[in-house]
Amino acid sequence: MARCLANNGHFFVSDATTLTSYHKTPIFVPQTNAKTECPANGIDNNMMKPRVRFAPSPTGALHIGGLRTALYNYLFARKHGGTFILRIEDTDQGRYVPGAEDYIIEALKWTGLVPDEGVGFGGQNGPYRQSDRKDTYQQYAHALVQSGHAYYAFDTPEALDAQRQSIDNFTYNHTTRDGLSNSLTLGDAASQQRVDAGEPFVIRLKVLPGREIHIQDLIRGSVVFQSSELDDKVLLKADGMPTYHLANIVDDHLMNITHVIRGEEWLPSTAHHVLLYEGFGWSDTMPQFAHLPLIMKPVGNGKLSKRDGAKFGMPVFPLNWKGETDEDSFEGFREAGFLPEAVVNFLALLGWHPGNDQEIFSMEALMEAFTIENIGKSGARFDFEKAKWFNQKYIQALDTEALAARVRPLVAAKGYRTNAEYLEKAVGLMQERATVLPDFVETGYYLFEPVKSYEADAVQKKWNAAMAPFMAELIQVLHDFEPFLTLPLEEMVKKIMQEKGLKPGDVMPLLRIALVGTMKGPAVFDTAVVLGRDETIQRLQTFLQYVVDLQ
RNA sequence: GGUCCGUUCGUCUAGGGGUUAGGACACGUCCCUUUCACGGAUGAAACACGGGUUCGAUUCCCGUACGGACUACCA
Repeated sequence: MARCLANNGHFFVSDATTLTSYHKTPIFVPQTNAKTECPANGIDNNMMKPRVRFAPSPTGALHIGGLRTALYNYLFARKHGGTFILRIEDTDQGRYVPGAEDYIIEALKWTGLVPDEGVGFGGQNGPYRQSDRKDTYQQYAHALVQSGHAYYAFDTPEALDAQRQSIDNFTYNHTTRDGLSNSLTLGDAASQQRVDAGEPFVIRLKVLPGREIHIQDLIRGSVVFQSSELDDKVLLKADGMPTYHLANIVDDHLMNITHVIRGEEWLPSTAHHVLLYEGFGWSDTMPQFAHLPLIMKPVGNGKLSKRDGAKFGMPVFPLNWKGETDEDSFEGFREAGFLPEAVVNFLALLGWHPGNDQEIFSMEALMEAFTIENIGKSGARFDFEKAKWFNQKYIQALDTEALAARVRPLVAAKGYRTNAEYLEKAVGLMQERATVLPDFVETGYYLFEPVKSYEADAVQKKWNAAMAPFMAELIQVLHDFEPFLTLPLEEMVKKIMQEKGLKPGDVMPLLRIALVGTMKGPAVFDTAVVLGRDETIQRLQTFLQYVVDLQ
């Protein structure tokens, strides 16, 4: 079938010709008849560089599932030295949300998925914003009417709603279009008259019944649809804008897209898309399809939605999004303290596997390892615990200096004043204990400001009046103890301990509480060293005062 | 309802006609550590069901069940 030939034929068509010739004479591109085997993996050696696109709709924040789609497109392009394009699908004027486009671009940049072409990135195949291509779609839509693959329809949305109300399972298709108000029933002349008179109309795809439409999906294999089951999809809306179906085919063709990698939700309408390629005479250059499994809710029922973030207490967006209302505002992975490398790694493995046991992948490693064959078929639950694990891994693996640089903004936001040297030491102390960036200034706040409170249980359990002399002596010794380093400090404390007949279990917990207020945290003497002599003494004195007051 | 897609430990998944069904997250236990974490070891934990095909099916085929997506002048 022609589909299998898609990428082969595609590259031999001069699309520069396509673009220019279309303006002179309508549409139909000369076909090539290059025929080769259908490559199983969607790519073969003779093939020119793939061109893929990420085509989000600017209706709000970019969902994490969309980001994964972008990732897979990006990886596929990079792996094969191809081109990754960002196209903004803003054909629904009613759903346009200001700021969404910027958000999408920022999210892509944050995760390192920088497009080669697209809105905000330049390129020779623009414009890349569909609202800027309105005229193009109109011409193609009308041409499709001319060639008999589409028709004008005058039924209003209200009229169709009424049909749906009164007739069970009503659809606009080959069984119902004869009873509706369109150019097939009214005749060309009458229809043209209504169009010319400025009457609102849409253009619908004319789906002929009685044939099978075969799709060779790169992930799912062969999928077959019966054309009689398909409805006459609207291609051009009454406002003159195209629907997704028309716009994506026209643009993918004009932009020389070779592989359409998109969410599974598009699989059912792919049959229509194939029909459109046929209608335009572009079958030989039709891109190959790969329909990605969906990302599901943590509980399993249904695909992950934007509300699930609040519901399950986790981010489902890359960046914070400030909507009109709190309900419409969402936390991002970035703001939750995730490293973009970790988010990318996590997302890559949500629906794709490398074929071995490797879990940690840099972007470069992903580019190398990624293949469409290794994308799974079934939906994957969104596992926030796993996301945190990846983040922890990346925090641990990061060079402490580099990590400190990422923590610095959080420290500054808290109003803490530190120097680079101290920050790095403090970060180093907490590095193995952090899963997200805010842990450094929240769990580890005591490295930047005095202890706020002492764990009452621990104090009560470990403190007794006999400890006071020990603490007093320790404070005294500390004043001129040299060198103020982990091991010497430890030796010194042990010595005093022994002199007083105390055991580590009596002493260490108290020192810990005195220094950080809690029983958890980095090693006591390491903490003392980072805090420094003065602060250590200060905290011991404060604590001693606190327990004395308690008595 | 219709169309299409899917189904291996709780989760992400590897595997694939004959395996002790492997790894990772999470969980349990132990070690390291007088804390927490990291790290190490270890344990529990899965082929949805029913028919075929076959000497043999978790693997191939067909059903069923269950799950999901789509079914707009939204993408």
